[in-house]
Amino acid sequence: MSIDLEYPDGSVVQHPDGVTGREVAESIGPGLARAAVAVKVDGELRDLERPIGGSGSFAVITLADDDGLHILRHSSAHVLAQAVLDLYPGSTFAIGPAIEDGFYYDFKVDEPFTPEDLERIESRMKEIIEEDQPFVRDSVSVDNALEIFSDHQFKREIIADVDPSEVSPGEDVTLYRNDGFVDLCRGPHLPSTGRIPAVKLTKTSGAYWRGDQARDQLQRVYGTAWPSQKDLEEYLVRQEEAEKRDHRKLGNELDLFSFPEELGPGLAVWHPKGGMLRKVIEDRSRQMHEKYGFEFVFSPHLAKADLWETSGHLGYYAENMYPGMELDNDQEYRVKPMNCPGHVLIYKSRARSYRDLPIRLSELGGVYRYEKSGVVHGLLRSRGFTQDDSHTFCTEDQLDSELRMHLDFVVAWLRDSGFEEFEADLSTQPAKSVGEQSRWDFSEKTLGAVLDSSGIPYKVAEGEGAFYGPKIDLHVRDAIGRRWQLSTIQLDFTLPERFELEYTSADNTSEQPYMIHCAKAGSLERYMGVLIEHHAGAFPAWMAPVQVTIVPVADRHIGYGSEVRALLEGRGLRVELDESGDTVGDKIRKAITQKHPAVIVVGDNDVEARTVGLRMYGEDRDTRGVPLTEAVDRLAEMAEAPPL
RNA sequence: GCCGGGUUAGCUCAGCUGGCUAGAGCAGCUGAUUUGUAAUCAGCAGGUCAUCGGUUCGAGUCCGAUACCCGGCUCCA
Repeated sequence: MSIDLEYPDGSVVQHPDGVTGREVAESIGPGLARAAVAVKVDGELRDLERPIGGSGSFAVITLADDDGLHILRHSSAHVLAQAVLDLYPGSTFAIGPAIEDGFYYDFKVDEPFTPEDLERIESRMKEIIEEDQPFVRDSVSVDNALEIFSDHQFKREIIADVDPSEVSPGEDVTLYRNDGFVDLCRGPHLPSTGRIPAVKLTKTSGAYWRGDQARDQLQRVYGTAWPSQKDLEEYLVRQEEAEKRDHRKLGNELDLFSFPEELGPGLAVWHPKGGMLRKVIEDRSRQMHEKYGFEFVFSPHLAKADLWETSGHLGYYAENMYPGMELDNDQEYRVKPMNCPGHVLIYKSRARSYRDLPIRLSELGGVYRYEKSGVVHGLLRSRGFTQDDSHTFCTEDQLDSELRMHLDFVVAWLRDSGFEEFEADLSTQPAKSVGEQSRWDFSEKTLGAVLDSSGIPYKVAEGEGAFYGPKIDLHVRDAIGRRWQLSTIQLDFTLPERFELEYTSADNTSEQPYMIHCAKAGSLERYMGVLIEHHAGAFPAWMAPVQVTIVPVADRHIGYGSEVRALLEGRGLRVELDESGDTVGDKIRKAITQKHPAVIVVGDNDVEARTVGLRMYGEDRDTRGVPLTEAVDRLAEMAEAPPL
């Protein structure tokens, strides 16, 4: 008896039945066998020591593979649990998966972990790794497993929840043992604990059992694990990089905005530099909306509670709305969390004909949402923000072209801001939904077709749509690879129904329009937060609040500096002239620290020859003696926004 | 909302186990310096140690509450 294994290079090699992954790896080469942590047979990962079940595709997994990293981190989580159970008698453990860049494990302990605990646990983990304990796979019956984990309530709950139809007979529950430690686990694992090259615990936090607020609050320990100490260090450097980009830190350093305690959590004030950035973004938004055929409307920040009753917000969204205020004749008013009802009322302000459609209404609308106290996070999650919102009303026939236009628009918008990588989610009808089925079907089909022809990679998120309609969400990757959800294009079947929107068709019948919500940036404030992090505060010149700083070498050059400034301002540039008594080096340093795109230095030679010294952000050398007219042209070109 | 950590000058941070008038750098102000590409020198000023309450002979330091911030969880129709 023998089996045929197809290697990644396409060759097919015969092996005896019952051969293990390790034996196959050894047959290929001793180096590979040493690096191997698991094997993948027909897409299924298996421990190295397990016999390979049968013929099929075969690959050796090492720590260089994503699968290998996942196994490394999963095994690290086991060692973490082992260390905690060792050090804290009476503690019990819940779940501990591998996550991006690391792993975590949830525990129930008497006292929450302190930073010192973390050090203790990490030391114990290193001892376990030092001892190089083999991970041994085992499988037992459900009853047997319940017995083994008699002291561990969460494990028992997991076992009890296992769907018997999903496990093959005789392998009811798989376990992994190393030394005295045993955990419930599907595997696979590293051959032994000694195969963890670099591990570090990073933080602790609270977490609910099964993510349910009503259940036990557990202590979560996060860690990270890498194929080498060097990889770990690089990861830590990357973390530091990300910290340096933190928009809250840069917002303060570049004097863009602040969150004064007096205002209340999640409420920002924009300082002049941030205000200029906002103005640039808002102007751009309005130009783009105009280009794509949107009209501008305005709606108030307050409206009668009845309106929110009709729209359904008080039914579905009240938790996130500020409490009502009683005004004239006990009339209750609410602060708006969304712009849609206002725009709907504009649609309803007169009878509409099919000839009027599509109607595209847009507004940079300020909204207020009551975010729970623990979730506010700088500009990325605040309680007051501005949506670059639009609502489009159209006929069924127009839906395809409207959706195409909306998608083109958001992609152009994101590209102009400096994002290059996009991914989309197409979220479809959830289990509980409202609206006619035919509308759901038609809209989902249309959204899919629009995405297909856009060339944007996307995945279908089955059942992830809102109850009122399917949607496309657009994600971007930032400069350091993080994924942000920004734009959204959503169909809404409930508002036209609730507000009884209609138009008269060519056949003189009354029809309900399709309604498309679309936010390009989402929240402008959040968008600016993301931009700050993406560009690390060094904005593209067209966005930068200050585009050029002029540094006179000595006071006698201020006159010429003013002349240069006037020329640049005449070309629409935002310019600062540094008239302080600081040294040239200091003035340049200040401009660079503030990440201004260009610095101009003017001294005696320049006044004489009508030239300037030019230094661009990010370049550590300067060009002297650039003719003034040429410099002005170059800077004006630099500061040009992308073509509309 | 929940768990944990934090809050000392405008900013970044020292301040040991409770013990004289709470320190530094940067920023600010004043003066000198007039400088050619990432920090000129000197002086001055600046803090109810988040707030309120408690323990103590004595609290920045210990305890409690509140506010706000941070990391997660939950939430984000």
